Amino acid sequence: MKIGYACINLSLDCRSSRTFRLKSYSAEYMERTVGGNLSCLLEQLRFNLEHDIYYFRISSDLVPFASHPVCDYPWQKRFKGEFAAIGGFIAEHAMRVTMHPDQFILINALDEGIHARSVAELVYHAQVLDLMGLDASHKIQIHVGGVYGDREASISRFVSRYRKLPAKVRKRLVVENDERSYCLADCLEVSAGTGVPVVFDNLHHSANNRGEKVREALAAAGTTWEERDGLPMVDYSSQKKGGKPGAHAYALDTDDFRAFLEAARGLDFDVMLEVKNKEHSALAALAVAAEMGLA
DNA sequence: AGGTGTCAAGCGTCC
DNA sequence: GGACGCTTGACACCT
Repeated sequence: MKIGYACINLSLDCRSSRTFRLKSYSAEYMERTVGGNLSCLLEQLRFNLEHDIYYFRISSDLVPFASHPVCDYPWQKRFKGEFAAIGGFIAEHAMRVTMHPDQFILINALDEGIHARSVAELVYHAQVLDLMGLDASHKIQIHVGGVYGDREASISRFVSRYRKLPAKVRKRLVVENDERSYCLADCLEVSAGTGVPVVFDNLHHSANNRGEKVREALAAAGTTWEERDGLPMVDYSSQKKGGKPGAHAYALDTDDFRAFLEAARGLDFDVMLEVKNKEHSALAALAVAAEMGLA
C-alpha cells in the first residue's frame, strides 16, 4: 500500500502547477513556466522520497495550455530530457504517479466540440506519462461525465466513445465515482462495457451510493483492476465536520482513516489523500498505516 | 509593493 | 434564464 497526496507540497516554496493568462501566451512564457514546473516536480518527488511517500498526483497544469489550439510550443521536444529524468527517478524508486484532468473533460459530451477538446486534453496527459517512460500502472483518472437527462444513454455514449480513444489514452484511463451523477455501481457498469478500472472515492461514495458498505465497495472496485494496471487506486478524504455532505476537511481525520483501513483489512490498494494540508496528512496517514502493519 | 477581480474549458442545482 | 458551487491558487492589472 502506497499513500500519497495531490499536486501541491506545502513544505516546499515551489509549485509544479504554475500557469499564466491565455492572453499572455508566448513561447517565452511556455519555456519558463514548463521548465519551472518540471524542476519543481522533481523537487517534490525528492521530498517524497525523503519522507517515504511513494504516491503522487501530478498537476494537470504541468504544461499550461498544452491541448489548447493556441499552443504551438514544442514542449515535448524541448523538455524531453527533463521528462525522461523525472520518469527515471519515479521508476528507480518504485513510485507511482497519477493525473486527474478536471471537470471540463467529458468524453460522453453531447456536444462534439466538448468531446474533441476532451480527447485532446487526455492525449496531452498521456503524452506526459509516456514522455516519462512510465508503464500502464500510472493512470489518468476522470469521472464518467454528464448525465444529460438520460443516464443509460450517457453511459452507452461513454462506452462507444471510449472504444475510439487513442490506445495511449485507453491504457491509462480509469474512472472514479462522483458525488452526484455516477455512483460506484454506474462506474462498474462502465467498466463492464470498456474494461476500465474503477477508482473508489470514499467521500463521493458516502454522498452517492446504492447502499454498499465500504468494504464491499472497495472489493467490487478492486476486481476491475488487472495485473498491468497495478494495485487498485482509492481516493480518500475526510468529511468536513459540520460542513455539507461531501465537503472536504482541512486535514485527515486519523481516527476515521484508521477505521477505514480496519474495514478494508486484507484488501490492498494505493491511497490518494484529497486533503488541503497535503503532505502533512499523507505523513499522518502513513503513520497510521505503519502502526497497523500495512505500509 | 500591495490589493483584488478574474481566470480555457462544463455540468447540475437552485432561484 | 442566469448565477453559483465545484475547489483553489495565483495571475496580472490597477492603484
